[in-house]
Amino acid sequence: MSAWPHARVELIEEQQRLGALEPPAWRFRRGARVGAVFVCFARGGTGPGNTGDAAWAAASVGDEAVVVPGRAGAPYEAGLLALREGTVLEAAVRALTQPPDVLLVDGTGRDHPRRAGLALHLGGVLDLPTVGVTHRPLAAEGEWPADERGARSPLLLAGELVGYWLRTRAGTRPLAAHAAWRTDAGTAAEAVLSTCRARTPEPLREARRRAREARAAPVRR
DNA sequence: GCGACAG
DNA sequence: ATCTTGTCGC
Repeated sequence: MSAWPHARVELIEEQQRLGALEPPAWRFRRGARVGAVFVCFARGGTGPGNTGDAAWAAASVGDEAVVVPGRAGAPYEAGLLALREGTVLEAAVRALTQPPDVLLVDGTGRDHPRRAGLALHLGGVLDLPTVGVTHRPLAAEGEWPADERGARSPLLLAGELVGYWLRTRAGTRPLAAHAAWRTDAGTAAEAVLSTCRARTPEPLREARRRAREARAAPVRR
């Protein structure tokens, strides 16, 4: 239904539009249902992949998890992740019986050349608050926080606080928690930390596990 | 021109 | 994201 752009120029225009919007802020509350979505692709070499690569996207919230098959819309390209993953990620979240209150997405949000990374874009399409989670920032910069669970330090992009380096567990690399659709950096950090036992938030771990499990299944169609 | 560059 | 062995630590 929703139109994920298939052309680079169209995505860029959509990102400019989304990045300029100011949707109402959503605040994290204890007890909020935090879900996540994750996509993996067919094995077969390193690099950016290709259009049409087999994909499996999983969405997870609470006790429910769903997996949908799909295809990559494009090769990976920094700043244009939505071309590759948007369609299949949306399908997975829509397959959930009940959507979460806030969705964790593997990608940035405000930390983006046009202030509209995949996490923000997906939230806009789904009309769902989102938070981005990545191993490192895309365009923002910031020093690492202390090596102590919960420690955070600002990720700044042209003076804007777009996220936090967040130490989700002592002794491990911090994660980047990104402000995205209807969320600010503080809310992003709270949502991520509230669901962290291991370094990676539990809903994201579960979605990742389910997606890879589906990819490994003997029967594919 | 060269390197960097979410997943 | 994916390709990959061993290795260090709790």
